[in-house]
Amino acid sequence: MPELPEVETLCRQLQKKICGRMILATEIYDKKLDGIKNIKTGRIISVERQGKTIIISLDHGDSIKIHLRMTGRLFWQKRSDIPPYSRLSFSFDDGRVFLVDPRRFATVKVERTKTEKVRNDLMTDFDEKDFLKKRACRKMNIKTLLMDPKAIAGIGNIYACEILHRSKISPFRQGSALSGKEWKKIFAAAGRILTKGIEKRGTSISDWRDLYGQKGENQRELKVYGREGEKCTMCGRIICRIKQGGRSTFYCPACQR
DNA sequence: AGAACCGCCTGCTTGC
DNA sequence: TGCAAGCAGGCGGTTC
Repeated sequence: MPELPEVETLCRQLQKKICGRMILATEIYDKKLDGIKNIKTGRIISVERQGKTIIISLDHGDSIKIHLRMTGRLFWQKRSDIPPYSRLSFSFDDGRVFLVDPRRFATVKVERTKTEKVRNDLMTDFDEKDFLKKRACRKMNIKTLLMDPKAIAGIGNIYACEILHRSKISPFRQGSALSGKEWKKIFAAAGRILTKGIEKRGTSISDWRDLYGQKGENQRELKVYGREGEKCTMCGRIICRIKQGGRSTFYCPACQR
């Protein structure tokens, strides 16, 4: 599933491919997305990422906000045929960008471009003081807290598990019970893991592919996610899988305290 | 206010 | 082999 590094990978590819160019037409193949059929054609002036949302800003002042959720993908294609599970396409003079999404969770919104800052994206703009004051004090377990998109944008299940393993912090700990030192460890681990994820062009553990259908390489870097029953690379104990808030958490019960 | 739970979706895996 | 049930989960919304 696309998380911050995957969306960043797509964003960089989109910047190269479509920034500065005209969207000639928009086609909608899924009734669920009919709400945006009044989208105006225009020239793309920027492609940015905010958390897991891709923001495509047009010269007439509207922005297209795409969230891929679970199985959404963006796919560049020169040919005119429509790939399976296509929900939407943007046409350019030499090809099209398709939103492909088997599960239909992806969302697309059109809004007037805003410049306000949210400041909850770890890799671009993060207000650490504000986070520690308003979010870190919650009683929610740290794993679920890391995945709260209002607290921190862009971290999903895979990277939350990896960050906690690298920080050696148990996923059961409450946010409010962590020391300042432990939070520092989490921020440092998050920075390294997300940077590595971007360098490796995302984690292709299930069906993630980039704009050109290429797999990422970061699945080889994963230490706990998807490794239930395998030995921990740090201590050799067996990695466990449990459920938190309805989602799988993978962790090492020996390393993570 | 915050924590917990629900609904949206459908391809894939598992069990009989 | 074939079919039904169960599972996967980001996140906005609802409920308590």
